[in-house]
Amino acid sequence: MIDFSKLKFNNKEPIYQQIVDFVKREIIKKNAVDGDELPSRRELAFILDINPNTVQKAYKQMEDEGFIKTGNNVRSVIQINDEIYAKIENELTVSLVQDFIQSAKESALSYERVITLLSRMWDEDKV
Amino acid sequence: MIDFSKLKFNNKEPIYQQIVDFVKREIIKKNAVDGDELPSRRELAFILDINPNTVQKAYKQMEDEGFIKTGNNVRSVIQINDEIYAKIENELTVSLVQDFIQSAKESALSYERVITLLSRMWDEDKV
DNA sequence: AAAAGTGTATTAGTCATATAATACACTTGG
DNA sequence: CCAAGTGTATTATATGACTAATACACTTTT
Repeated sequence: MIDFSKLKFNNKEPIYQQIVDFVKREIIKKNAVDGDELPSRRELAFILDINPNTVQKAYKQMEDEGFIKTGNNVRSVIQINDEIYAKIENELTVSLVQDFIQSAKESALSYERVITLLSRMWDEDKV
Repeated sequence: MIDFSKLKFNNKEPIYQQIVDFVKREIIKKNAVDGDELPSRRELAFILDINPNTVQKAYKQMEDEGFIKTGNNVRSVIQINDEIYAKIENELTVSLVQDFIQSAKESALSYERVITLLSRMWDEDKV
């Protein structure tokens, strides 16, 4: 069971999007596996202190992206195969790095500079 | 003189914000230096095919952030000192790396994995 | 059967963004 | 001088994203 109490919202992205991303990361971390049950819409809304429709929007998107399945009057369930898993992992790693590289290049950052900054900043706890 | 024709909008961020970011990157790349003149509000609006008020909003923010100066009935001018320059550079480099590190950690990416991905993907032209 | 808990749908309201249309005060160039 | 070009300000409108409030149909449980 995913522990949604660990989910803290920022105000940069839509709430429903942060929920989707959180579940994806839990999947990648193996904190959520195939068959795991998600809280009901109303239940999660209560836990996160948000509107049930916001949760519904998140669940709907996860359903559309294909990694949860919702039966009739049954709580949604994580449903992933190798393909979906690979797609999510790619999104959270390769695409993340790709976007970063693009941004860095737009700011004319050199590869060496990036590596230097990364090695220096990775273990700083202020991040 | 900054070549605004190179500025292509995406639809993820507000237009006025993309203008501000574009100017900042031009400053970091030394394509824009202290004293350089910006187009007038109406002129840039025509160049970018957007509303003059949107340009005004961008210019107003750059003025507030302190790296352009607008006299009376005179076109705005880039005005940067070492402090401002460092602030912008920090924003476009250190903060960029910081955000990336945070995202990577949230996805449980290891430092080694990140370095590997970076070295492999940096020179790929599809980015 | 009734109550409670599901997912779902509809409608409304709020907010940021973008655009539009003007208006004003000021400087500059002819 | 005066027309044209500056920056600036105000008001209005439209749109999309997001959230909220409510209602509905269905199943399960008591």
